Amino acid sequence: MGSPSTAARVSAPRRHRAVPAAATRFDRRLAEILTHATEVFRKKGYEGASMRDLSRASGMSLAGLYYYFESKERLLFLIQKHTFTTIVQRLKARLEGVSDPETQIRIFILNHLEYFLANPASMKVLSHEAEALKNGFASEVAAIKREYYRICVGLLDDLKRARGLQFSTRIAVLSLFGMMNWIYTWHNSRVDADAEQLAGEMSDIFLRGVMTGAKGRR
Amino acid sequence: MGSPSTAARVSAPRRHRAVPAAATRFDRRLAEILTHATEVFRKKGYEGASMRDLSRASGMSLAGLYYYFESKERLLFLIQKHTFTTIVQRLKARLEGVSDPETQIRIFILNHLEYFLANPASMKVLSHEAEALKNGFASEVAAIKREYYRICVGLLDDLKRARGLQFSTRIAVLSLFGMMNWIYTWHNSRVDADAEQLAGEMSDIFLRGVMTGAKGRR
DNA sequence: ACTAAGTTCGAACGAACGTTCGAATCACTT
DNA sequence: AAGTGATTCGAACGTTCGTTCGAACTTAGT
Repeated sequence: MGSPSTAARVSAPRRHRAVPAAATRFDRRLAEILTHATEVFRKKGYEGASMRDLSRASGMSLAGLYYYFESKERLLFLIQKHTFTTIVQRLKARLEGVSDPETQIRIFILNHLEYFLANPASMKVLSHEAEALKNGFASEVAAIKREYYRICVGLLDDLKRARGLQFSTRIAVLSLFGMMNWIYTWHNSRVDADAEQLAGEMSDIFLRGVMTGAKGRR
Repeated sequence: MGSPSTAARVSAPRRHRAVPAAATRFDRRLAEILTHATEVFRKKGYEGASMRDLSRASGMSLAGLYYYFESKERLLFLIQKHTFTTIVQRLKARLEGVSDPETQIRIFILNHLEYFLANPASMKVLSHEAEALKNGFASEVAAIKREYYRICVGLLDDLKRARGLQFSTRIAVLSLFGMMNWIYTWHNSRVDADAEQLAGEMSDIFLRGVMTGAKGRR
């Protein structure tokens, strides 16, 4: 975690060392806090979690937290933005060089579920607290979400074209997101399969569902 | 709305007229409050909504609300229980006399989506606030959820048997629930199709997905 | 018209909320 | 060892929270 570090309070700690070795002390500590906060938000929800809960979980005083971010809302924003940015970035890397639409969609699903099961708290907070942010914070996350959505629409439209299929891309994409995101309500790592197998099963259901029957008329 | 009316405060108003004409004044007023509260919970979330918000929305004083229910948590419980009970009850009525597994599953999906789109606030509160209740309240709603889940598992197992299919029932059912319940995050009545058409498209994706390929080995 | 139960409300309770502030402590450089 | 900026914290701020209480009002049976 830890985006390139933005000013925290009135006097921003200067970021010396522009390139090398990655994180400053400030960024590392912020990332720790974000990790603990994510776990608390997962357990109690954004509204249900108090700053005192976050203080306890991260082992830092209530006032101390405000040295790292200026409000509870901005903290949620940092979590959501980092999570969403990372998943999109990994997806792009994985899609590079792949051209078959079906394979691309399988990669999309695998990427999503792998990240989901590797970071269940972050992904629950991203999925379940989607309406908690307001105004500027909300629209910045919404922009990433729209990009992610559009990528998936693109892949499905490619598939339709390549195979001459006919179905509503919108319904298909949103159904797929539903299948994938709902996982946070039921997945149990002691019972359920790992990401690869889960992605395989969901990909099978979805792709067969969308590719069987209903060829386009022309 | 309005379950058979349980005692509200210290001295329970007596329910005269055991059978006829349905609702007492108490029950009718409670149902009105529940409707307004559902809308507020939908908009602000359970934790985010204050009793003062509910008071404003229902046009009743803050103190007045407590004549009808003893806590905010019980209010959410009443909403979730009524919603879930109703949807299960309607499903059972619709499944009666139908024996073909595929048709039954299509009915299951149609019933779910029709209720979802006809009562979007109730269904969002049911889906999104599933973890908000504690202890006794939580387990009573969980029991209904389990029954609903088991019905769907039964239908899918019937389908598997009838067609000699092979897939994980658990993953299939939970994927289906994901597709259906995720709707509250995206459905826009000015853009999207009605319940019947939506149910048709989702049923097609899901049933083809689950019925195509992968016949069992024996 | 009287009564008794059903219904509503203003005002207040203590607790918990997010946030702020100035002082104390820490980690470095010199 | 002194000095400087980065980091941490106890204590408090004003606000809002869920809930309670007793008094008032309304409704309906007689």
